[in-house]
Amino acid sequence: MYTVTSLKAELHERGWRLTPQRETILQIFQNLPTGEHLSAEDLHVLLQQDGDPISLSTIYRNLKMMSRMGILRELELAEGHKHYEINQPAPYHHHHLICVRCNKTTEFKNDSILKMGAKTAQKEGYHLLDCQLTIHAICPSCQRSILPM
Amino acid sequence: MYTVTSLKAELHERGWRLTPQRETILQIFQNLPTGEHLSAEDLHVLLQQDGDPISLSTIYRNLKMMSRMGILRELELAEGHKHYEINQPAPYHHHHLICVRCNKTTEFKNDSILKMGAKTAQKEGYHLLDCQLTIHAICPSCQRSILPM
DNA sequence: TTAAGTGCAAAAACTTTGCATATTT
DNA sequence: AAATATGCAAAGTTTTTGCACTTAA
Repeated sequence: MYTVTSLKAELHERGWRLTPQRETILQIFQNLPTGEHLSAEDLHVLLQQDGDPISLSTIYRNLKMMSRMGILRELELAEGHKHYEINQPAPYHHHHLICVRCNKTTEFKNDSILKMGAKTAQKEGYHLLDCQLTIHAICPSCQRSILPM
Repeated sequence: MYTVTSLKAELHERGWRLTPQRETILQIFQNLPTGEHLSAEDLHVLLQQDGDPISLSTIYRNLKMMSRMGILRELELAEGHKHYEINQPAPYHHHHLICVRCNKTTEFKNDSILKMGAKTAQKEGYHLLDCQLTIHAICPSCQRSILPM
């Protein structure tokens, strides 16, 4: 799990810097309840409400950077834009089941999937950052509904 | 695997229609080599080149519809927009390994993942449409490179 | 001190929508 | 004939970028 100190060290390794904005963003995600995820816009609004605003462009730049470092996971759920959450190892690591009709999103755990993903990455010589199984399906309630699509 | 006939039947079931545009789009994806995927824009250009143009809005509407029917898979690769491919069962079913630095995308197969996904969906009473494991990682060549990010 | 990062505003990229017309059933 | 689908143009959403200024190291 990332701490401000380990983030700082890893940034310095690459010639980058620890800014108050990066520290704030890391803390927000670390304190987010498991299973919650934020979009760039969500984070922007949240920070404004907290009286600690960060510009949207900085948010976008840092969300991308932290995903590419493996600190955050970039989730493509059903809302039409990306969501982010902290990237945790087993046993906190999880996957998503999404209803394509009502967009209901459920988490589920399955540690053998992470193991398989790690094995696949290793076999190809890749350095693993994240591994997520996304299931698109129709939930029980939408199966019963007679609404179109 | 979908044929024009089965597509027609399934559309009719829901009060929808088989149009030449839908038939064309289905055929394009059926004839696409395994592992190739198209964005809405790719498909638009391809159809224009073939002298059989379809408007972008119709393309967007039908890609979404066919994904929600389980005919196509919606892929979130590294390009910043969705790509689509035909949704095939095992043993053609596959997953994606993506380098977050150079965006190189590799397919891999693992039928037990599809089985696990199916089991998860079933356990929750969901009707499965698609199930994809996406691995974000850094490829061997980018690990060696000294370029930033 | 100097290279990296931020904020702002503008632009770019992608996707959806309203509406008149055309088409499937 | 009636309802769905298409094409066009316009609008909406999300994300990126250029640049002057600021700041971490």
